[in-house]
Amino acid sequence: MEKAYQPKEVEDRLYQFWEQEGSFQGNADADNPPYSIVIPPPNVTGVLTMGHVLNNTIQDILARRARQRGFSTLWLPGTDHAGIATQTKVEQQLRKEGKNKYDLGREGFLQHAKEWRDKHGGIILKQLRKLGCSCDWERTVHTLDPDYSQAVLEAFVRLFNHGYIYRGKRMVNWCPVSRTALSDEEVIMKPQNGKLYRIRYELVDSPGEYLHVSTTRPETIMGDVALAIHPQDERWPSLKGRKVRRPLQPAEIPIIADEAVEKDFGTGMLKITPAHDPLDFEIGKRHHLEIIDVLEEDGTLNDLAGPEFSGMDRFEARQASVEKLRQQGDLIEEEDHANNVGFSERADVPIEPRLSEQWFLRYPRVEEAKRAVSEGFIRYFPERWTKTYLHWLENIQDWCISRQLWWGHRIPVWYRKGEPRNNPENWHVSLAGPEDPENWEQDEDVLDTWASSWLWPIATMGWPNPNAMKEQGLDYFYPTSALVTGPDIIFFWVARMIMAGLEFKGDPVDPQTKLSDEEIRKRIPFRDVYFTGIIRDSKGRKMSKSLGNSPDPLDLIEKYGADGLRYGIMSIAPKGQDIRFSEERIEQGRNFCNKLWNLSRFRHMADEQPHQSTLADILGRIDPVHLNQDDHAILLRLVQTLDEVDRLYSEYEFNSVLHSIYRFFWNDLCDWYVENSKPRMRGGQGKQTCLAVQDLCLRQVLLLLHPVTPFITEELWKVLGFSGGQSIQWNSPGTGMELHGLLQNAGIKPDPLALEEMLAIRELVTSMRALKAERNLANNNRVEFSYLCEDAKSKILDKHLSSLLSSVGAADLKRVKEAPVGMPALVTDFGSVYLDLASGIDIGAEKIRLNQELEALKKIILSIENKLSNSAFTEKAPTQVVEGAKRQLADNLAKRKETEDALRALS
RNA sequence: GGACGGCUAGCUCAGUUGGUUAGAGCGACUGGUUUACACCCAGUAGGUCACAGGUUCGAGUCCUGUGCCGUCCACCA
Repeated sequence: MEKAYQPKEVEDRLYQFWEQEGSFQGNADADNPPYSIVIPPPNVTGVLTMGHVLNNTIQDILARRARQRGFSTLWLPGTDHAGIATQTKVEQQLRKEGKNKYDLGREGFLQHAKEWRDKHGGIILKQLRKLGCSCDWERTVHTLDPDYSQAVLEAFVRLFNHGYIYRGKRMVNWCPVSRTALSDEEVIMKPQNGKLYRIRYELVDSPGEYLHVSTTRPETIMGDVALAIHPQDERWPSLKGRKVRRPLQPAEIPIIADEAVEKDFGTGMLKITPAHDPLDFEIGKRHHLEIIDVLEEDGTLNDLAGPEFSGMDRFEARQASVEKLRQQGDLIEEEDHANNVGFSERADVPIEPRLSEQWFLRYPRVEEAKRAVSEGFIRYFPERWTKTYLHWLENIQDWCISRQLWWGHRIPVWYRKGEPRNNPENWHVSLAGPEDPENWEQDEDVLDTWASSWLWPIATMGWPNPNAMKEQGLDYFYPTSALVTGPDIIFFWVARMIMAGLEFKGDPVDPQTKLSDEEIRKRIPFRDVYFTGIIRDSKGRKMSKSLGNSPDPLDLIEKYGADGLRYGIMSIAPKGQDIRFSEERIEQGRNFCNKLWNLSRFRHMADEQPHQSTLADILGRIDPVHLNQDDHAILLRLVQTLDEVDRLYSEYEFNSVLHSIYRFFWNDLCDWYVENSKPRMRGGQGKQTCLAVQDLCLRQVLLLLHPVTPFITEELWKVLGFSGGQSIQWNSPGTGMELHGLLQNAGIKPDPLALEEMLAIRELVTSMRALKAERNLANNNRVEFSYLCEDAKSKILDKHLSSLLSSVGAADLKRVKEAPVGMPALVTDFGSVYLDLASGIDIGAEKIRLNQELEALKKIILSIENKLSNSAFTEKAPTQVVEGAKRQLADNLAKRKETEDALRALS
């Protein structure tokens, strides 16, 4: 074996081995219980980020652990076509070539985009293999695959037939750069420092008299159709029904009263521009006002804005209109104003509220979706996200699902040629299209990407084709066991998947019929949802390409190994908390792997001939007669650790899982058990038993770690002969209870007292080491010690004497009857230990140190005495707490006496 | 404006229903090649648990309020 672990020699080889063995295949026909996860499909043209590393490592841990425990496991991978994002990229690239999408035409553009996708796409799936992800690659799905596309359209048609989908001219969020409508969820509110302009409007029937109105958007004044005041605003008793003159594109517009106007904001008077503001649109509808749309789809002003502004960009027009108003004397005031402006998530420009014909979805199964989570059929980890989820559902708005793009699933609606499109009688909605296509034209728009990915858990497994569903095991694997994703897409994706599952899985149910709880259980797409944190850099900033603070995971794999990266990232991922990334943690992951490698190497070297060591072999090699207290203690800790890890996994406490394994492996096994084993390993009766106990611990550690660090554990599994010809993947660490049972059957009965003894002995060893270290005595300087203690404790100490001497690096530890004179001392729970020094101790310094200890003890004693003399405490506190305090007082009193003795002995 | 999360050692974080003297890793410092590992070992220092009240025999933990950081939601022009 190499002196240090070399991940590169291992990782590709083992990954290939697993794939060749077909380890990752999810088989629906197995006799085992199912465990399934669908991957949150990454953007097909994306590359691996640290966020993906975190997310997919967690999924891999869950999948591998399930495989170990005998579940028939499917981790289903795939990619998303990412409508706007991909189309934007392709268009950008076309622009570099001096072309645009209209040059190519719809078909040509799609062809081009597909080629581009196939060339640049799918990189991320290769990167996931590098990370060790155990996806069933043969089942990789892309949202634009023919079968998947059929599912998306089928869902549309079904929803349409059930009356959930309608077409309407409504206010939508319009992105002038992508030139498409967006859903509310794709709009990000950003605080902006803008201006609030106060404009005057002249009263028509009273020239020279003006009303003042505040606005942040003077460029839309030409679209004003009214001014509005609050009906109860006593400041303007007689305004209603009168008219004012619009200062740009002059026209007479009425003054109306509407409840929606805030009396206390600005001047209390609102200009109404129904075409360019959602609130104004609503008010306009209530008052049957005209709609004057002065903006084009690219954000420039049109002829309705007047010749001076026509063709001007909206921001340019803002300046120009302010200038014009100023010249006319209509601009009264201009002040700085902070407000929130909606930005397009993708194009990062302010969106325009815009009136347009779009397809909308009234969400199906909203009530059931609430119940699914509030009743715990679906469990959220951390649980607090349920509140966010429910709040969104309470206030749910219809979903604008049409996008003015080409890259995506084209809406399966045809219109009769030459007839008005807004009349449903001229619509044809189906998968196959009309029988006389020459008389129809298909809707030009595509569906929102999320209107395809919300079907992910069912459409990746053959839905709605009954044969495909059977073949791909939908009924077997569904509901999937766990979903791992970021809370940022709880509305985009998680909530919608739940509603899609409830609506589409199983037999169709008409909209009026509510689903029973039993039916909800069957239809939900997943049982547990684990929300990861967001990975931030060491300064707490979000990782982003523009900041350049996002490390390339592949570089990290190159440097520290995939296992090191996985261990590192998982060890710093507290449940649901954001994660501060630091490369040092990844380095620690690598160091951990190396430690594991070296303990294995040590074990390997102890036996010249590596043998096959199945669990039964190992247990058979343990002779109960030769078990000492160390053995008992480590076996107990092993049993404890197995249980602890199980419990922590059930709560998705991954970093605690690692911490628990770390403590057992590093602190208990390496630092204590193996160190204490060294004398026994030199030979003698206990050797074989000792090695077998090591084997058992090491074997279980490998099994526990395998989900987290799959490569190194598989390699060591073979090197150490644990495999019995079988991959580690198919072996479970089992529970603590199971192991305990196996030990009992083998005649091994771990002594519960051994652990307590061990801990006390450890404390003693630490004190003795400290006595040496403080005097700069090298570890291997075999000095002598004396100790003072009670008989009972002396007995325990005798049992451990030899390993204790070797751990400390001591030549002897003699029991004495009274405090030896002139020696440095430390007082422990076990009694007082004295370091035997021939000469040269600094009596003054020793006195100072002991006096400090004494002071600390006195303080503690005082506080316990106060507590115990307080009758309220002794009466009200539980007896065990009071007893504990009494014992504590006795211990500390004893320590005080010994410290005083030690002090006296110094003088 | 509303909701949620965080504030514990220099840094990153544990601390499970209130109950011994608040822990770990990293970093710092001191010493160390004893038959695995310097990607290691041994040891030392380092904390008014954000702040102010309250409940309690007892509060890092529960309640109220405040501050700072972060996230999400929301039609004040």
